[in-house]
Amino acid sequence: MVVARGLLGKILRVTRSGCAARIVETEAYGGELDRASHAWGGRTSRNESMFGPPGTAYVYLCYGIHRMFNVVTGPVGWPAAVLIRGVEPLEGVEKMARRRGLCRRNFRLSAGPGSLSVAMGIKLEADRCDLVSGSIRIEDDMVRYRKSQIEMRRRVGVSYAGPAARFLWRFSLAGNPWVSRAQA
DNA sequence: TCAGCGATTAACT
DNA sequence: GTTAATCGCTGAA
Repeated sequence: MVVARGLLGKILRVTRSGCAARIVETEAYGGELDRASHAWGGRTSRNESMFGPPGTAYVYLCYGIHRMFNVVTGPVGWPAAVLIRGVEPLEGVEKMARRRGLCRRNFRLSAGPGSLSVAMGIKLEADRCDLVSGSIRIEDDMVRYRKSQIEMRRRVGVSYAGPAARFLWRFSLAGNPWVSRAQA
């Protein structure tokens, strides 16, 4: 959870596609207590990488079409990850727009977990990738945000999770247009 | 081998 | 705000 907030403002760089973007929206998925997490119900081959060491990637294909990019945060054996839901394009914007087939100024270019993965060129092979020295990495440019600039909301698309669905584990930068459209 | 499912998205009322 | 589309992966037979 703390990590999720700390990831806001960090730079996500995909060396392979020559793209970089600032993370503006994240969502935390924490461990075995969180029914919304993929890890709920035990360890399977699908969420295996979620149990891995922190600082690695967990990429998962959802609905057969959308790739979700997560950052594993928990220690080995403890399944915790942060889903990147929105980024603000910094470099390689032309490529992103072309991949998405949209105008470069369109805010939908990289808002939303599925969309941003397409835009950034994140592929399933990136699963388990080392985010410090791998082809996809997180960079810290020392930008920090005040508490008042960070919004906390309920998570999206996990209403089936019962009580866990009410956790305020979704973080975003207030007023940033690249944050995916707000939902109740 | 096969039926079921989903951390979404886009289009429509 | 609501609803349908969509397809590779998961888990059990």
